[in-house]
Amino acid sequence: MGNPVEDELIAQRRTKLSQWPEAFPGCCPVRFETDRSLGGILSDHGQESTEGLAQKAPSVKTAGRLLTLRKMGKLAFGHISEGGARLQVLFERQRLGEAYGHLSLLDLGDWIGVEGTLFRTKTGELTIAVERYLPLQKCLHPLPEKWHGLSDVELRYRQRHLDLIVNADSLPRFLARSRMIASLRRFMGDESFEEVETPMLHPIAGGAAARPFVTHHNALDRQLYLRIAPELYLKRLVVGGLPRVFEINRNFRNEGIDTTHNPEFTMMEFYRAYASASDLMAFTERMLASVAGEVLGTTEITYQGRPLSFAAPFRRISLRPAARAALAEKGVPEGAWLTAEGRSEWAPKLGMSPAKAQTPERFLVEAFETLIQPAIEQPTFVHDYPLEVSPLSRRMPGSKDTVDRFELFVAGMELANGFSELNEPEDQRARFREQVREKAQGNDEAMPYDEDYCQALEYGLPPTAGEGLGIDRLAMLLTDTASIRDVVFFPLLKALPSGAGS
RNA sequence: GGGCCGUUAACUCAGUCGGUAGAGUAUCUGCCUUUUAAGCAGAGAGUCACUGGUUCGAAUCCAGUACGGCCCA
Repeated sequence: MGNPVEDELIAQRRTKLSQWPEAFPGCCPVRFETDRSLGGILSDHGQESTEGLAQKAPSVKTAGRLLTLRKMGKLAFGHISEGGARLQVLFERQRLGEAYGHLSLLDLGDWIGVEGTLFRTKTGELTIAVERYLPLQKCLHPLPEKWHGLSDVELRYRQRHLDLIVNADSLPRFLARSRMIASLRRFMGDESFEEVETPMLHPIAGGAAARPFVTHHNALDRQLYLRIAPELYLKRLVVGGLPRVFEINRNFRNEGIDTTHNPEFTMMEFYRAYASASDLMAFTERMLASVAGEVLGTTEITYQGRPLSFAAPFRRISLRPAARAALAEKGVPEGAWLTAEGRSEWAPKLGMSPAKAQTPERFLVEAFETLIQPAIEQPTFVHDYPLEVSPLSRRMPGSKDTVDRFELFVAGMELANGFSELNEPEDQRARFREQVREKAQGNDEAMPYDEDYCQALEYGLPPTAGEGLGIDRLAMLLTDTASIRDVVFFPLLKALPSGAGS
């Protein structure tokens, strides 16, 4: 605000608005009854022939935002738009009389209701020949350019409404995300999973390795955390007798922001009693094929120019052998990572973070994440995780140091993480103690000790497998979107300098 | 945290070798009954992101800051 030019444009629009009550009795009504949406008109009559329409002359009453207007003397064509649908409207002086002249009181962006009959123009475009129209609300700001749209990414994120109004690919992408989530819910419902909601304000931020946001409850005078995962609460529900539960909601991690990370992100987490991690791998294959099929009509998709297939089965690789092979390929002698000297020698050479590679097992995990993960294109399950990096996972039968856990990677991104749940309370206590020890040694992602959770486990968690699926990333994949900021309506951005912007 | 790039009219963008600013869209005025990036004629519209420096003179060169993007850690 405060810009002279924009103020002038806004002032013009305000002046026109002030003339509305006289020109349009009943304008800006509290309600406007349409008989169909623009999308409904297009699906009802979009295929109908010129002759068919001329015979029936269907009358419609609908509404939308006026996006273009081409005036030609005694006749004007425009387009109105709503919910991603767009329909041409024709205003004729002969038909509208005085109201035709009042078109000059409309601006691009105004909401209008229109009544008229459908026909096809000479060029075959479905069009409403308007008999009556009524302004519903003024748009006080000039809209971005009709041809290029709004290409300033910062403005698109800060003023998403503008992006949705003028960029033709924006709304369909979010609608696809919405259909994707609806499809997931349907799938889970069909599989007899119960949807639940667990707390987002946690006294202890557990269930994942991440740094939390800290907040404070005034009346209780108590420090709380925004949850980093719903995991420990969902498993309490399984203890309580809900054998199949899921939750689709937000998690918050106080970490960096990039094209695959937003500080708040949506995850679907689900738990299935009597099942193991390998059951969930098969389940995930079915789920993703089903969702891709419902949203896109196919399991074969293109992501950023590369083909991806969500057809089962997905590739499966074992973490440690894969990491060893990748290390051997880089010329790292077998076992060099078993000593601290070897690790600190090789980690930097391989572009790995030395801080994250401080034990032999962590070295292998870090090697996997650095050397292999970025190159994984097709959906791939990586399994056999070290116990050391999996404090909530159950051991593989007969193994001391390997847990029954997998992660799913697609296009270099971690899409899901699942495992057979550790259900031995004493073992869980020991694992938490180890986490506390790590935290004391400076690992700020190590988990806090959660005794309430351990006590819940003492009532008996049946054998259970659980999984978290990244919803934003799945939306990226299914909508061929490179940045998480384009599948989240309002991604977190830095604050503008005070006084700038509106 | 590091590197590179961007920021000029409401929007999309030009701006040469340093000489105080240009186009299209949108807006305003006029003409126009099947257009669709309608067309034709005319008009108005600028804190060149911000701060400082170099210079007779800076949108332009230099430094810093802010915000954004991409890549790396």
